[in-house]
Amino acid sequence: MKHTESLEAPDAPALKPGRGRRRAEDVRRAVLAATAGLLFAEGIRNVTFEKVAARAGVSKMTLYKWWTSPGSLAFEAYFAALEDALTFPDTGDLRADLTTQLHAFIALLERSGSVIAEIIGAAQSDSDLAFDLSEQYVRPRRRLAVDRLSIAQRSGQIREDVDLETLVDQLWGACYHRLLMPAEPLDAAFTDRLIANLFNGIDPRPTDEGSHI
Amino acid sequence: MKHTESLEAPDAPALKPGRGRRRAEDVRRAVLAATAGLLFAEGIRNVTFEKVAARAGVSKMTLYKWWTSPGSLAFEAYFAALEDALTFPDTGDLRADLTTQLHAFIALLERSGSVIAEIIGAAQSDSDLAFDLSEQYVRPRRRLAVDRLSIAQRSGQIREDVDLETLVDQLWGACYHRLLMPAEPLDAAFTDRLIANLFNGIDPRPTDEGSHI
Amino acid sequence: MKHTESLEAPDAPALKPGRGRRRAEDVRRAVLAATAGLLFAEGIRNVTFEKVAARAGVSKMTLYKWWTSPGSLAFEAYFAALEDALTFPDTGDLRADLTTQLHAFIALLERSGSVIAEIIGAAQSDSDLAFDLSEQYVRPRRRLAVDRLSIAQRSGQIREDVDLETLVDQLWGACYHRLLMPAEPLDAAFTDRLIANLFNGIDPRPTDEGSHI
Amino acid sequence: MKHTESLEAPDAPALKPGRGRRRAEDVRRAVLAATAGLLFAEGIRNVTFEKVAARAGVSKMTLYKWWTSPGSLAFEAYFAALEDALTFPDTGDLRADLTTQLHAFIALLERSGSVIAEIIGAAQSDSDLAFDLSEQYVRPRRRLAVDRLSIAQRSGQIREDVDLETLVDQLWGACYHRLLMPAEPLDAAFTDRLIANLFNGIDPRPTDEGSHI
DNA sequence: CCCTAAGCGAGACGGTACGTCGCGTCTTTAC
DNA sequence: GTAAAGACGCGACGTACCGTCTCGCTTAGGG
Repeated sequence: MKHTESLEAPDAPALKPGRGRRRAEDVRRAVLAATAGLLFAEGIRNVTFEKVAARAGVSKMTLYKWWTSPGSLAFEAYFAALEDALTFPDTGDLRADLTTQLHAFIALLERSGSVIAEIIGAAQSDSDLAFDLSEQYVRPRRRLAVDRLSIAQRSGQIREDVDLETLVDQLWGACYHRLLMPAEPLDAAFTDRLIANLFNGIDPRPTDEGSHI
Repeated sequence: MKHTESLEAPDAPALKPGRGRRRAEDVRRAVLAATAGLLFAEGIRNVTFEKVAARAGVSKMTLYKWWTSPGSLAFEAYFAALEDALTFPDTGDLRADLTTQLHAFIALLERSGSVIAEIIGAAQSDSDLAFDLSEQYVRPRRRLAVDRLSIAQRSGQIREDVDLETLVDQLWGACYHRLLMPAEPLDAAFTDRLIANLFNGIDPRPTDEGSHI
Repeated sequence: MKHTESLEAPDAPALKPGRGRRRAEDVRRAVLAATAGLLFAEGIRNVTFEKVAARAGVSKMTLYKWWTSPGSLAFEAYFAALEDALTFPDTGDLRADLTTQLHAFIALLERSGSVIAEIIGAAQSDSDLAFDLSEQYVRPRRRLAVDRLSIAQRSGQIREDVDLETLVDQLWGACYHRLLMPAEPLDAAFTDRLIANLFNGIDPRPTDEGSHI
Repeated sequence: MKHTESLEAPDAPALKPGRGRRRAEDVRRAVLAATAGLLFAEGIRNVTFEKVAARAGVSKMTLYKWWTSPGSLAFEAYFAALEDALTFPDTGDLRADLTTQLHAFIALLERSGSVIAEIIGAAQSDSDLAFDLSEQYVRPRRRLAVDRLSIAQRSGQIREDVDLETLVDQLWGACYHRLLMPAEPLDAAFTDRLIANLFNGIDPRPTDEGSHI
């Protein structure tokens, strides 16, 4: 999608109230539907402006006008289709909430992990997609997680000197690692071990207050 | 590369001693050199059989004969060019050795991180490349790490109940996360925090022996 | 142009006395100017409603309203720009007058022959343009010529049994032949030979009164 | 067609006996057949690389490789389809032979005049086609005619001072004029009048030996 | 020492996708 | 009210790459 439009408010016009004809919303929906169909059935390699145009009964020009690359289109279609609102629970017990959230995350990846993986993969050589992915997926989600962790830190459930951003990489990042570079199983038990390692530490003779830093 | 050939022994002929002309080793070298040139200069999207053939003065047929996809070719060329033997130090002090190794890893990523990222990205929708990547990159490196961690665990530097594979995802996996889904800086200080979090734990009131598991 | 408007009176409004009348004439001039610019600079292939609209600051709808095809528009713009009134002299001496007229014609073709050629060429597969061309160019000019020849025939300067329309094709038509299917030079000397051939005949032993017919 | 290949000898390879695969002759035939089909059924405007490729089951790249423009392709297909060898009779009687030839020419134009007209029209803004048309149609045919006229001139059937090239424009050129800029009928009687005007002259009081020149 | 078979260059070819341009229609808003 | 601005389907343009397929040159064995 063009960067002027946000994923969170896809109905927000963000168009100058100039004279010409307005963007047809049904066209947008048809495109996203066709794209999602291709994406889930045949993979992101087959999400091609040519095929989407043919399936949606839409002109290629229209696609080029509103989306910068097939990857960007696939990305937007993915979220329009799933609307995977990963809410973050807050029961007061951080460890329990993390467990809940990571289990839900694993469940999501089981359903559509390969599609997410393909989108992240495509972003590695599609800077437009990389931008969208960062702004509308990576950063918002990190923010949600850091916010929850921040509350826990303030209430004394996480040590003061722990960098919360780093923690995100050691929980969700570890999951993405197993998704993108598969070798070991990616399941709920794995996330439990991630949490345990961090809460308990791995050192049998814990030092006082991280003297190594 | 075709799976019948191993990366480790690229000079092994493995050809039936039939009559005809032998495989020209200089052809292979020219191809890998041309590929590496394209890969580092223009990204994996421009590593194309057509361009490689033109640059290396080689027929497309030859490429199809020896490599299954442009991605596989790029992958092989990357390692032929870098030969990035990430040795694992063993001074007896695990935490020091991990720090050393991760700092070296970060330094490597600073040089060629974008190329690695592109290769991993391409593997998400190229199963041939995914296979090669798994067999010749992901698994061997995990094995090296787990071996070193195993020694440490046996010598009492890691608690008995810690799963070492999980640890790999929380150290190197966290780095790959920042590489592939960039949002926060990926530097040596980050790896120090990764280590600290795991060695010290994040809980200000550590429980006894991971009662949550 | 739409057939309701005449070439001969391009300044005649012929517009309904509605409100926007004066403005419409501005638009027409801007369009014709932009079209002529494109036509002479880039050839008739680049006279496109899209480009004319952009250059003239005019909506495409306006163009479609007043002209049936880019070819028709180019045709009208050509004459609006040149106003090449080919007057026919009548000094009483037919042969001298024909020489004068054909020399002037050649001079005109030297200036804008390629544009005329392109317009005639386009008319071969644009029936709207073909209609306009016939009604507003071919037939009027033939009529002018035949009228002058008719006077000469009545005054005994052309044999009674000569078909004047045929003569037009052997004078001006021969010139168009060299314009449209170039092989030999198209110059004043050529037109002199055209005239001489017809006035003198080519037969060294002229028959009596065209017995072959 | 590319200028390296001649129309007269379409089977002449004219290809360097280099190493690669040879040009498939059946592909060429399929293309020309499909093109001719389109050309005669729908006009030259519908001879499009896209449609020809689809009809002939041929890749667009192949068309671009061997033909410079749709117009050039149409031109070659026209002659491959018609092979309209306009032979020039020589019975010794020039006037009779010209009549025979021009009647045959008119008959040809009745069949495929509109296609020829479209090709000549397209050549006005397609310099590649213009080149082919000149080299393989206009000039060879002028040469045939001039050759026949030359024989007649040497045998005393045409006055010494008559320029034969000019004569061509006044006979066949006049016919093309009526074809391309239609206003009066183009039939056998017209060609008879063309001949009569030139043989008899139009002047009721013929001057001695073209004194005007 | 030649003969034979494989390796390999060159490159034609059918596809599919790319990104752009023009046509003709339709809609919305501003002057 | 008219016409600008412009979205849109359609179809053609010309290019790039993919994967397959001949050719014919080159080069090593084996006879």
